[in-house]
Amino acid sequence: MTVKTRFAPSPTGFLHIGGVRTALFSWLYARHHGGQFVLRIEDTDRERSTQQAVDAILEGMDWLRLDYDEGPYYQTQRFGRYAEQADRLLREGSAYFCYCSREELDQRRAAQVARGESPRYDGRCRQRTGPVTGVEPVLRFRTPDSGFTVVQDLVRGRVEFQNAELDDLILMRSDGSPTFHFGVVVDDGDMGITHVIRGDDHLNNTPRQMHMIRALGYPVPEYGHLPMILGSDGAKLSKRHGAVNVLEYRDEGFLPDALLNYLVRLGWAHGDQEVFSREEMLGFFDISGVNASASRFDGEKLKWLNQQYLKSSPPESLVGAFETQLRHVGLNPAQGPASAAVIEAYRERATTLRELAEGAAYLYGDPPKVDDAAVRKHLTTAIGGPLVLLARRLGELATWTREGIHGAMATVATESGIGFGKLGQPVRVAVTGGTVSPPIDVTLELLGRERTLQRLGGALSLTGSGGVA
RNA sequence: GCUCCCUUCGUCUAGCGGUUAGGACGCGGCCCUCUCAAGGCUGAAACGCGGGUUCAAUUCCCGCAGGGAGCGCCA
Repeated sequence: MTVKTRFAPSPTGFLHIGGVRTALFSWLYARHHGGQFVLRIEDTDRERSTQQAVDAILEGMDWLRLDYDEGPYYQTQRFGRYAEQADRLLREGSAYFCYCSREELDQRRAAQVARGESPRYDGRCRQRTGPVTGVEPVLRFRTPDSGFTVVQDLVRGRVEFQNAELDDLILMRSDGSPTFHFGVVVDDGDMGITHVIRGDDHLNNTPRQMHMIRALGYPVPEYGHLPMILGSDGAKLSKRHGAVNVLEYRDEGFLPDALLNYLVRLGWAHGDQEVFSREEMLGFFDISGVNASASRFDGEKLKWLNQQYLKSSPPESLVGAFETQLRHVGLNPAQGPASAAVIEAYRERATTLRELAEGAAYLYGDPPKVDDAAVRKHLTTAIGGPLVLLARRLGELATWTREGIHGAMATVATESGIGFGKLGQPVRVAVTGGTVSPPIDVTLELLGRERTLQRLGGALSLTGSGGVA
């Protein structure tokens, strides 16, 4: 049997971390087993579904390179099929019309809760023989009253439910549209889904869906219910607690593989390994190794992983995303050194491409942003002489290379009777405006001779020792 | 309220009857060092509680507590 899984988000909001993790595990399972992966948009709730959300989901999947073999399917385009299957269940006696109004149902539920009972539909329309005039009915599924249903879950193991606990859920709304449960079941059946991998908020829904699947004559798929991802504070992921659009991670300079790598380690491990290439993920992933407990989202670890990816990726492969970040912080890539060289010099100092762009800002604009405290501390009167000397030496260099720069600085330091560090830091402040940058020779090399001399000259006026000789 | 699920360092996890309970992030220290990082070494830090089963329980079983999910003409 060929494995076929699906990711079935509803476009009522953006694609967030929890959804991505579900999609990832489903995708991994299919790919690991050489199977197929389907994307299905569950947009039966026309009130809350938006095209914007659909676009965000597709863009997110694309950015993460979670490729699908079929779809995207849209449930709103399959209404005819749901009606067809609903008719069949009605004819076969597995479903019946219910004429209870929403108000009546609400009242009964409230009364049941008040009495300390479980709120559930009482099945009163099961015996109804004729229609109620003026009322558009809903179609309900006739759930068995006795016996039990076993979900043999890929991550939870055996979970047993008493059928008597389940009430008759609605298949078709009074406006003729299918409910989530019915759409899922018909679609999974029609699309030949063999393994349903989804969030564990659906575990309780599973026995009902299994009943429907059997009534429709489809083979019952295997189920794997994934634990939730909680916010860093342990609360459910919500808009207030980190449930942001996954595309925001892209916009902040995270790499898609790093995000996937972080997510795959939430609830799953392969020994002590932390960093997985896509190939390793696919090769090692096994749903039977997935944890049953919820885990928290830790942004610090994501950043660490992102830096690991920043450091191990070929700089050229990051150029496009890096230049997007430069523009985002208002810098023009054309006004600085080659992007690959900047990435190379800075990736050990940044956890995201955004940070990288911000850290390298002095390479792009004149004059650089200046840290006054650093200037006061390092650009002293005493350093004026050595800086003048250095400017001259740098001006005389035959070629502008880090080796040559380093040599010039070492010579000036020696001649001035100061340590390399006593010269290096003032130079750094002079050319970058701050106290943090890559090794000073690399920094100057990136900056270029013209800008270096220009900024050295500008700094001299701040030391109070006059201009360049 | 009822049903179902979950429980190892602060966090992510390894463990699948006998381990000095391992790794990673974060945190502290040291080394390296022109700054910041990166890197190396190192330290502190965990089996929720109570019963069983067993020669032996972090591990298996049952309670309890705590956390979570479901109980919609939402998905």
